Order: sequence, then structure tokens, then C-alpha cells
Amino acid sequence: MGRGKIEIKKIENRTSRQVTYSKRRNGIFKKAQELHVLCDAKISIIMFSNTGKLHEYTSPNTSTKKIYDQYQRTQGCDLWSTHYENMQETLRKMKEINRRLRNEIGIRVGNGDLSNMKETELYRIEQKMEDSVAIIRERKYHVIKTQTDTCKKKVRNLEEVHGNLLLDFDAICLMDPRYAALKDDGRAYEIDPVVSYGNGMYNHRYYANFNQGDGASGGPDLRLA
Amino acid sequence: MGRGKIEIKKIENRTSRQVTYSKRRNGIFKKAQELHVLCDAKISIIMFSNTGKLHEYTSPNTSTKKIYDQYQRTQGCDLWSTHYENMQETLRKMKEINRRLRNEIGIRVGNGDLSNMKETELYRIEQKMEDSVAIIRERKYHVIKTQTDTCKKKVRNLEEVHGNLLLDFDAICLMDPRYAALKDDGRAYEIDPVVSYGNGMYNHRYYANFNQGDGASGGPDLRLA
DNA sequence: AACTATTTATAAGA
DNA sequence: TTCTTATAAATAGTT
Repeated sequence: MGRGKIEIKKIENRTSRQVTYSKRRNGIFKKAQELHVLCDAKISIIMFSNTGKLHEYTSPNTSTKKIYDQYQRTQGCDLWSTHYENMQETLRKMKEINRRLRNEIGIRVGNGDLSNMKETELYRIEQKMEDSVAIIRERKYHVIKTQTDTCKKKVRNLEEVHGNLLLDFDAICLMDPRYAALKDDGRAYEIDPVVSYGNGMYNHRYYANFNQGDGASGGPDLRLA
Repeated sequence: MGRGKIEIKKIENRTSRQVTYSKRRNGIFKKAQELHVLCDAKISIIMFSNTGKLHEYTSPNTSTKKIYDQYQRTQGCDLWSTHYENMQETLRKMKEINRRLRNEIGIRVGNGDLSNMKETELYRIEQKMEDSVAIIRERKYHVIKTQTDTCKKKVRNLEEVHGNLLLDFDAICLMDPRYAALKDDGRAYEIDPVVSYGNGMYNHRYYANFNQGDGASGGPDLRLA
């Protein structure tokens, strides 16, 4: 379609080639537009001249991106999803890790969902939590130990006074048996059975009892049974 | 270019439209191929008929993806990098959240980095940790309360016995002043100053002291100062 | 899918 | 680039 027929092969003359490229490119775009109107087609044309210049045609009411999205959907292919999929996988994994971390925290903070946990799992969690409280316990221990020591001191002192009184009382009874009757008048001078002092005046079972479960540290054991 | 000139507007006849679409589409692809050969151009054409059918032409020695990559580089535009960047942003945020969650857990488990924390921050963490121990404390409390109750019982009993002994001793002294001397022989029947019983035999300051900081529950307060 | 009258695109020249 | 124009090519309507 021109003054003479041309063979379809690369035009070696640079200028001619550029002119032809320009004319034919517009021809194609014109025909694309016509096709769009006549047949209601969506068309995307992208071309690069051999000089690297970009020209594109995109039919109205759409965009290059839209057409490529549709292209992918239709083809079921990826195009850029190679890059993309790795990222999606990473994202997916991270969400999962995140979810688990949140759950771990939730359990520790007290609003975790413990309802669908198995016994062993619950035990594991409990163990972990106990480990976690170690630091807090370390400080709490100081306070508790102070209380305990004070308590021990008082009990020890009280017991000593009590012991001395009993000794003195016994001494009085020996010196003057009149008062021995007091021993049998219903009053119990011995500490009640719960404490189990029995007859031993300086029996320290009381302390042993108080300190039962003591760790190596000598402080009260706060572990759960 | 046909038996008659046609107006460029949508062809309403379905069959005609499809025929025209087919013919012209091939015409465009043929011209694209000619242009590719004549001018050494890279061309990508994607079209969708109004029935949604996909047809494409891609010039030889290239691919849709290559052309799209070049398209993006040339245009400096995003296309899918919008998705991509959003995704990267999401990923970045998620990593940050993850890092913080890990740190939170680390602190609770005892291997967190507390070194570069400010006082207020540390206090906040401590508070949170204490909240977290609430559940554990709830159960521990049971054990401690048992111990405490036992201790109280023992002390109360011991004190009562002690009180009775003192009363009896006083009675003996009144009846037989000979033994009053024992009161001043250096032995202290009163509990030592630490316990501060003073002269009041039934003074319960001891308990008040032991129970200092009691919560409404009546149990020992395990909170840190 | 093939035919062909006709329109359209465009090669070469200006 | 754009215009011109002779001519090749595309294609509308028909078969």
C-alpha cells in the first residue's frame, strides 16, 4: 500500500525506518481504537522502537494495569508474582509467629485463651509462667523473708519466755507443792495439739513446721504444689 | 476498505461484531509483526473481546513480562509495585510488632534486655509483670495463706498459754510474796522489745504486726514495696 | 472460510 | 514532521 510494494524485512536506512515506524505505529493505534469502538474491545499496546522509545495505546475506560490484572487472571499466570509470592509467604509466616507471640503474651497477662488447651500444654505453660515469675519472686522474696524472719524472732522469743515461765512454775511447784494443784485444774499450759509441742519444752517442731518446704536459700517456698 | 464505507461506532449485530473483531484483530497483529520486522520494534498487544476472550501478540525474542518490566523501568511507574510497596510496608510493620512482642515476652521470661530502659519504663514493665503474676499469685496465695493461718494459730495459742502462765505466776506471787523475787532476778518474762508486747498481756500488736499490709482478703500482702 | 469491490493505509517524494 | 498521491493492503458485505 504505497507507491511500490515493499519487502517485509528490516529497513536499514535509519531515517526511513523511523518514518515508517512512526507512520505504521499510528496506523496500528488508529486501528486499535477503531476496533475498540466497533467491537467494544479492551486493548493495550506497548511498543518500544529500536531506539528504546516507548509508545503505548490503551483503550478508553481502562488502564495498562487493569488490562494486565485481567491478563493475569485470565492466564492464571504470575508475571510479577514470582517476587511477590516469596513476600506473601514471608508475610504469612510472620503473621503466624505474631499470632503465637500474642497468645503467649495473652496467657501471661491473664487474658489468654486457656479453654482449648490440653493438660500437658497447660502444665507446660504453667511451668513457663513459674519460670517467668522467678525474677519477680526474687524481689518479692526479700519482703517475705523479712516478714518471716520477724515472725520467727517473735515466736522464738515467745517460746523462750514461755519455757522459762514453765521452768519457774515447776520450780515453784517443787518448792511448794500446794500450787501443783494448779497443774491439774483444767488449764492447759501445754500448747495445743495442733502445734504438737507435746512435753518437750524446747522442741522446735514448730519452726520445722513453719519452715517446711524451705529451699536451699532457707526462705519460705512459694512454689505451687 | 470494503464494499462500503462504515461508520466507526459499535457494531450492534453480535455476529457481525465478532467477525469484524476477528478480522481486524488479525489485521492489527499482522501489522504489529510487520512493524516488528521492518523497524526492529518490541511490541506487546493484549486485547479482550467484549465477550472477555483474551488475545495477545508479543513480538519474537521477548515476552509479555519483559516488555512490562521495560515498560515500568521506562515509565518509572509502579503498576504492581503499589501492591509490592504496600506489602513491604505491611511486612516492615509486622516485623516491628514482632520485635516488640518478642521483647515483651523476653522481659517476662527473664532474658529481656532491661539495660537500656528508663526508670518509668521499668516501673511500667514491673507493674505489668505484677498484673501478670496475679493468676499465679492467686494459686500461690492459697498455699501461703495455709502457712500463715497455721502460724497465726500457733502464735495465738502460744500467747494464750504464755498469758495464762503469767496470770498464774502473778497469782502465786500475790499468794506467796516469796516468789515475787523471781520477777526481779534478771530473767525477762516479758517478750523482748522487738515484739513490743510491753506490759499488756493480751495486746495483739504482735498479730497486727504480722498481718501488716493485709489486703481486704485478710491474707498476707505479697506486693512489692 | 473465500471472494472482491471498495476503502484505507502508506511508501516515496516533496 | 506533514502533505501528497499512486498504489498496496485491509476489509465489509456477500457467497
